[in-house]
Amino acid sequence: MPELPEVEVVRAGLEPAVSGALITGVEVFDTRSLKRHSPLEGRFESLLEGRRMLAAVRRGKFLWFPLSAGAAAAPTGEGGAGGAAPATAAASGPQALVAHLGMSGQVLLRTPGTGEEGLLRIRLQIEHPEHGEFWVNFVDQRIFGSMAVDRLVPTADGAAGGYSGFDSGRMLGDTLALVPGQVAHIARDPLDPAFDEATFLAALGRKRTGIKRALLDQTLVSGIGNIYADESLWAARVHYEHPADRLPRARARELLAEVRVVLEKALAEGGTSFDAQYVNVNGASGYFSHSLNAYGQQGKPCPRCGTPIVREAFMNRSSHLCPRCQRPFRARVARVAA
DNA sequence: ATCTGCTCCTGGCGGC
DNA sequence: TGCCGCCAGGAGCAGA
Repeated sequence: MPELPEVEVVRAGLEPAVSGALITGVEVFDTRSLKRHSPLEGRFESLLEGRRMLAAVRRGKFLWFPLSAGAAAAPTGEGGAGGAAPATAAASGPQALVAHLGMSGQVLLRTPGTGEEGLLRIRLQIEHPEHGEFWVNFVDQRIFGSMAVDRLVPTADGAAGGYSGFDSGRMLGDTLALVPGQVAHIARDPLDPAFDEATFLAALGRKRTGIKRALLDQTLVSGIGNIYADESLWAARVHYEHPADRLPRARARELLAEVRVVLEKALAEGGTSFDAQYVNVNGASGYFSHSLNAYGQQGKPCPRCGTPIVREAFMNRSSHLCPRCQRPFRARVARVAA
């Protein structure tokens, strides 16, 4: 549920404290939070200690922090049956600390010594040259989120790997047009200046699936989750099961425009929080939940037409829609067929 | 190849 | 009141 706006709130909050900060200590309290970390890369803690984070970058719902070159830690080659443990894996090229919040992850910036109420999985102790010492606490109730150290690879289009704020772009230097290997398959998000609208619309037009499924497909467009998919579809008056390949190009373009409006509005309001689960780096909640028109509004009147919003089962989760504004697609007999 | 649906995980809360 | 079971769902991957 942390979707693009919530993750961006976290990124922006971390940026000033972590950019240029030295990692002085790493504690992993639950190794399940390292499920995206490949042991071939080296030991997570060893890879981080003694290195600096150069910036805070985001693409869609993924966050990463490019690392200074520093001492490449020796890979913990144990368990290497056959002994082909590649010493090159850990030492090759630039790396980044990657974070994904999953469903319930939080990254909290704390004064050293502060206790943590939630389920603390990983703690980084950092020291910023100007701002001093902090604890970066990765809290995650459901452990769908994770942290990892991963190699950075060049972006396919040569553009910046993700959004890193105005100023930290400088600090990124030659790591600017790189993206973590495990994020490379994730599409750019609709707020990314390098987002290719024509390519997206063309790909959408080829998808033989429902439009909401397509919006949630992070390889097509990233950053959208269940909340903002429902909100965007409501705003564009599109039914969630409308076949993606049958949505006229102009309607698809309108939908994309609504996606951007919804994401930007949520971002401006600090993200959506229903409870203490979704918070910024200081633990405070956002206000967008007061602006929801469809998600979670079942039974309440549609703000546009007054018809009660309904909630329907969808992919082991739920969809919220106005049954009057968002009519199901019905294939019609082609009238102007060639 | 493309699409669908299962799985990971735990706390909160609705309902009986 | 107390407890059971449902619910939240991002993303990767297995299987169709």
